[in-house]
Amino acid sequence: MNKPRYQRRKEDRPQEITAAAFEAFAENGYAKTRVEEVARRAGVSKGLLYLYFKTKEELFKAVIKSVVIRRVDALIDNVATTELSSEEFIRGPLLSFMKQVPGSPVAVVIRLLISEGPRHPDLVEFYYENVVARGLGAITRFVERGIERGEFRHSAISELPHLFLAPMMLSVIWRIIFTNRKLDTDKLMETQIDMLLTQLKT
Amino acid sequence: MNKPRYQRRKEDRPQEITAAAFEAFAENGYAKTRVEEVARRAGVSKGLLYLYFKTKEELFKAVIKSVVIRRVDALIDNVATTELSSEEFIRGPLLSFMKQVPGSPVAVVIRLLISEGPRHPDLVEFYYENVVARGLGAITRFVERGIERGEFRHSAISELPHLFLAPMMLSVIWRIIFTNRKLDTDKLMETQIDMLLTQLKT
Amino acid sequence: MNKPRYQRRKEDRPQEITAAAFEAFAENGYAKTRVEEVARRAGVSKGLLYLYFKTKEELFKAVIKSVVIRRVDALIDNVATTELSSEEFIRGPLLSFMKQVPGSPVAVVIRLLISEGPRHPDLVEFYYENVVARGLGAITRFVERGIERGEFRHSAISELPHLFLAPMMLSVIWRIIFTNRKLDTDKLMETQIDMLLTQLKT
Amino acid sequence: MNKPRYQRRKEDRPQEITAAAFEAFAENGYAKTRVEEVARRAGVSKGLLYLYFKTKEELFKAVIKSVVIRRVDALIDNVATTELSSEEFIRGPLLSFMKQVPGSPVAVVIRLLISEGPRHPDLVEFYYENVVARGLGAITRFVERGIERGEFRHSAISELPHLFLAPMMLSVIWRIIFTNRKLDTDKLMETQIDMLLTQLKT
DNA sequence: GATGAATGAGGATTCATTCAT
DNA sequence: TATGAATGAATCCTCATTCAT
Repeated sequence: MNKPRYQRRKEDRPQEITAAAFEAFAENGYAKTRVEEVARRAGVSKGLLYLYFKTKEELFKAVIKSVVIRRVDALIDNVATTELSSEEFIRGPLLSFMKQVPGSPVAVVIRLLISEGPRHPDLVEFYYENVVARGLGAITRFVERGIERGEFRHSAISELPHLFLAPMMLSVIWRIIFTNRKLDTDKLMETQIDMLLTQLKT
Repeated sequence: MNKPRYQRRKEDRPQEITAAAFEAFAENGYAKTRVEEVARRAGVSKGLLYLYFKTKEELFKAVIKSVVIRRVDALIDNVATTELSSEEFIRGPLLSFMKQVPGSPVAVVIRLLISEGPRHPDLVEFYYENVVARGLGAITRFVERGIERGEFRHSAISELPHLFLAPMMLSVIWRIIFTNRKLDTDKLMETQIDMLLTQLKT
Repeated sequence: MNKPRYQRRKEDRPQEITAAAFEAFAENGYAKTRVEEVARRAGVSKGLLYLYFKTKEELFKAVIKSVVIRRVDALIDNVATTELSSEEFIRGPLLSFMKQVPGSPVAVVIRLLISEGPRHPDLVEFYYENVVARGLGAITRFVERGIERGEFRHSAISELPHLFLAPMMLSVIWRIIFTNRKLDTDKLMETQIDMLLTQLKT
Repeated sequence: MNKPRYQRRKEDRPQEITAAAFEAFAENGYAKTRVEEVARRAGVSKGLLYLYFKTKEELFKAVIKSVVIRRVDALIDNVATTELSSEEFIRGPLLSFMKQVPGSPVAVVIRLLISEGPRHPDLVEFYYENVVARGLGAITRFVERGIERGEFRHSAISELPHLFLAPMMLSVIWRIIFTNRKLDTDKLMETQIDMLLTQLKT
């Protein structure tokens, strides 16, 4: 009578588990999350979880990687293929992307990397290569393209793409720590972009 | 010849223990630090540590507060009494202060708050009131003073003191996570300050 | 050849553990019994014990309740259904029951309640409701039935069923404290019963 | 201005400490009482306490002995020298003594002996010799004297002086365990005495 | 493949006892 | 003497990981 719960396919399992683990880690952090809790959220047994992930740490790494991989490619592709002018791209897709970061899984990953990164150099390396380097590279290339096209002039900024991301970073941290203190993170990022573009164009 | 098994130094113990705990937490984070390890570093027994701090959590809070309390007052006092012009102050003492933050205990505190803050609202509140609110307030007042004096014009920036701190924040996080990736954090902050002052003065 | 490292016996474990705990508590009392010792006696690991009982105190309560529940019902049922005269019942089943109490688990429970009861009001309440109140009630009803049937006359005794139990109680305490001092506890109880029946019948 | 606290004399110290320990043990039992708590109640330092009592156990034994020694002699002396008839003595001084036991330090001692006795055979022996044997002996001698004087007849009771004490014992236990359940312990003891005397005189 | 019962090393905390002052 | 800071063995409890079923 009670129809059997939808029979998940084997190949979905790892993703379901990392998704459950992501939620749990997001709520409680790595140390305070019990493997049993992850299994429960994923609707599988502890034993099965260990069939896919040898240790809690391996699960942790898989979580970070899965979030990272899913998120970054879209933006990067965008950069390469867009037909927008540099300013249009920066004010449009880039700004939009940054605005949603503080409320996205990326913010959680940042929190986890800050807590656990020092003990996982390989994970940090992975994150750097796949997210940070590519993100900074994309911004750099965009600025350079703007210069080549005569949209922007040379300036110290073109070698400090980090400045585009700094308010986003502050917003992420703010949201993590001060969950109940208001901060207009959108305004913050918009103002920074305005300022950077003013500098680049003057 | 026969050195005593221990010394009675009631006055100094709490500081010695929080100092040792700070080091240990800085290296390994809260969860991975064993109370015994803290005691060892402080050169005392586990039992003595529990004489001064009822639990590991209370020790943690004491560590955070002791770092915070010792650090902030200097800058804040400076703000109130300086005779420098707004620009001079910002380019001088404020910038200097910010430059040393990523390598200072404050960076460690930030890391710990990101990891453990969500489970310690009172600590977050304490940090907000004593550091963040005062720091942002000081910057705001400085900008306003500059406006009153005719040094600066009105701009969106005067309501977003966070923009002064954003590169510092990014630098802190960068150092925590990417210990072995170079980043010229001084340049980053200088450039941001340049940009902000340009905007404020134009 | 290679015997399994352990057996899965979910059904039996709780009983085995409470039985082992009963033995350990009987020998050493609550405070002096280590959880590890209970686990050892039960042939399980500490961890498993904590799977079934959240804390040592909960285990303690379970032990008390398990002993109590198993023991009392038999006598009480007997009271309700017996066809013996009041005197026959008192001299027969009731006396037999009382005689075996000092050497039974009930004596251990009494010892544990005396030691730990003051810190476990709920346990005391449970014991009162399930053992003491029912036991006293049964005796009272028996005496009243004797009066109704004309076997007994009215007397102060009919409102003090405790007098039937007093020598049993003294015997229990005697055995707990003076393990190596002889006392003819059977004779003690028989004599008391004789005396009470003489009074009731005269 | 604040006059120095009355300067206790050295010779009073041990008694003050055992008195404080008695209170603490009475409230919390042996295991749950901290030595520091005893010292605090006695108004001395832990160090000083250890000057008088080598260990917590030795303190415990001293407490038991001090209570016992102070209490028993009065009654025993009374027995030897009284000019009352046997019945008068039993209904008078003996009954009065028994009535106050459940609310007296002796009840506490009984509780402590039940909890800790099994691990302190010497203490049990001391208690048996000084209290139980003498108490039972006194009752026995009184009954025998009654028989010699023709007040009482021979009966099984004369060899079971415990029957005089059984309701007192039950009352003690009742008060320890069921602190908030009423029981007319006086009536209980009076009725038992009535019953015993009736048997002895008939 | 799945499950979750079972393990046991690890870590926080307590408290009787010692001993420098 | 007198103090109470300091010690460290003892013990409860947790949780990642294993493995019988």
